[in-house]
Amino acid sequence: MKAQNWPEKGRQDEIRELVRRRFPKLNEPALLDEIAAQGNLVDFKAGETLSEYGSYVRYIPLVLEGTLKVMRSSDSGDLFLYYVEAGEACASSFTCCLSQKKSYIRAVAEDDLLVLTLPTRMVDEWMTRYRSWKDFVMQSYEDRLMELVEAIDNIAFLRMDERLWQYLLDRSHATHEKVLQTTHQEIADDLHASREAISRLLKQLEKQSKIKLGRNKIEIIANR
Amino acid sequence: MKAQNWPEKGRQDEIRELVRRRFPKLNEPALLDEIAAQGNLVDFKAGETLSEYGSYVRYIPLVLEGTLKVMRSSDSGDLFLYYVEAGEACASSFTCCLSQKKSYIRAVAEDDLLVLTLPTRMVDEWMTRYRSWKDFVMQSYEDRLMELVEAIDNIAFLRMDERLWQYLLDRSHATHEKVLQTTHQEIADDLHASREAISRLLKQLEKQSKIKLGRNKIEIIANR
DNA sequence: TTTTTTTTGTGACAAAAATCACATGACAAA
DNA sequence: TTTGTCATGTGATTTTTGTCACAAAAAAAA
Repeated sequence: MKAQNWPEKGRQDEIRELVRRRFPKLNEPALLDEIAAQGNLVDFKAGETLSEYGSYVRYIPLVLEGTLKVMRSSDSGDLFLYYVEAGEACASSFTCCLSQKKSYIRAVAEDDLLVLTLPTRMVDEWMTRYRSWKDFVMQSYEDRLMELVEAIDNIAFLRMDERLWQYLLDRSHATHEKVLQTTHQEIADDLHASREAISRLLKQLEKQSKIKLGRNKIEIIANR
Repeated sequence: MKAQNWPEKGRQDEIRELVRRRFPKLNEPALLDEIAAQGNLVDFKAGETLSEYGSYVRYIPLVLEGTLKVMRSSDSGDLFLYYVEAGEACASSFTCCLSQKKSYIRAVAEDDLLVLTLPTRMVDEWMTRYRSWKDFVMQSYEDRLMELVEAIDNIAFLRMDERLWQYLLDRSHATHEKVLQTTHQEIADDLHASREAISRLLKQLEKQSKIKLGRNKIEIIANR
């Protein structure tokens, strides 16, 4: 994590330009002014943690570049939930910020990441003052509810081989990479399964010519 | 489902009184006026469906009396998600209403139910005009996100016997009944499990003196 | 009362996945 | 090159749950 250090004027212009490109719906000039004035650009390297389970959330992150991986983190273990891609925001951060609660999720940079962090109280204040912001927040909630329901579908209705294949496709899509750099153990953790089971199922997928396995990498060949 | 038929003045006073009692946080007089003017009181008998999977949602239901049972409904089957109790609203109805999408959940009256239905467009309009309404909507989203995450926890991290026990406790709590009137098949459907498995696990719970079984009924004895 | 339907109980067996116990392979550091 | 570490493969076994095939019990209907 590294806050970028611009001369003030250039920083604001940079933010404005990035938001215009990634969040075109936030198009009220006064809102853009406030965002540019209050926001901070922060870099995260792949693998860094933005929000740890049980910690407080002090800012709202809008994803400008890269992909954020959101996991449920509990005492019983971890579980991958969904990705937040460039142009989106994480609704559970709204929740945590607004109600000052501890985070019940873990957010990790899947790629190298550029996020715009906004102070907590602004989220709430802008809701009443800027229609496009209010719509954006509501849309974020809608998106997240939808993704959680999809996560539930996968866990409840699919067998592990299907979940695994879904996961690989998702991950490949989110990172825009045909070759995933990962280990079987990491996947097993994300799916809350045993490493051996995942290894065996990956072998199956390879036999079906859907993927090609290597050490620390999985190449996605088929696309469904 | 039956819309109540009052003389106009009495109807509005009734709504105002019910909202005051069940939703004390919605305390702006002008908002209460609008709610009383625009809202409709509707009764549902236990078991009736408020929102079917795939249908459009035309109003927002605030639960005044009784409990609403919310299920994920998909082609692969059903799955119980959570209860919406008196004094709460269903956030996915906000989502569906605002974005005019088909419902991805099924909502059924668990008890006899009294709900206040509000026209779709008001939800959005009041967000900017009434602070207490905006806070209420945000709180609803927060609650629902939380409940979905809990549902995910249960499905992903618990074995069926633990899920079953959780389910029985939840249901008993939601209905304020120590004796559940239900069949093993119904429970199996809610948990997306096989009837035989549920029957056997219920027998186990009975052996552990946590419940007492009867035909079409389950008495909850222990409380954790 | 019979008859029928609904609900529950149960045994045998199959499938999915976890667990345990290692073997083997690939790579990196000494 | 050797040694050590991390990643992967694999077999044997167990646990959990699903599936199938009925039997028995309870309630409802005729």
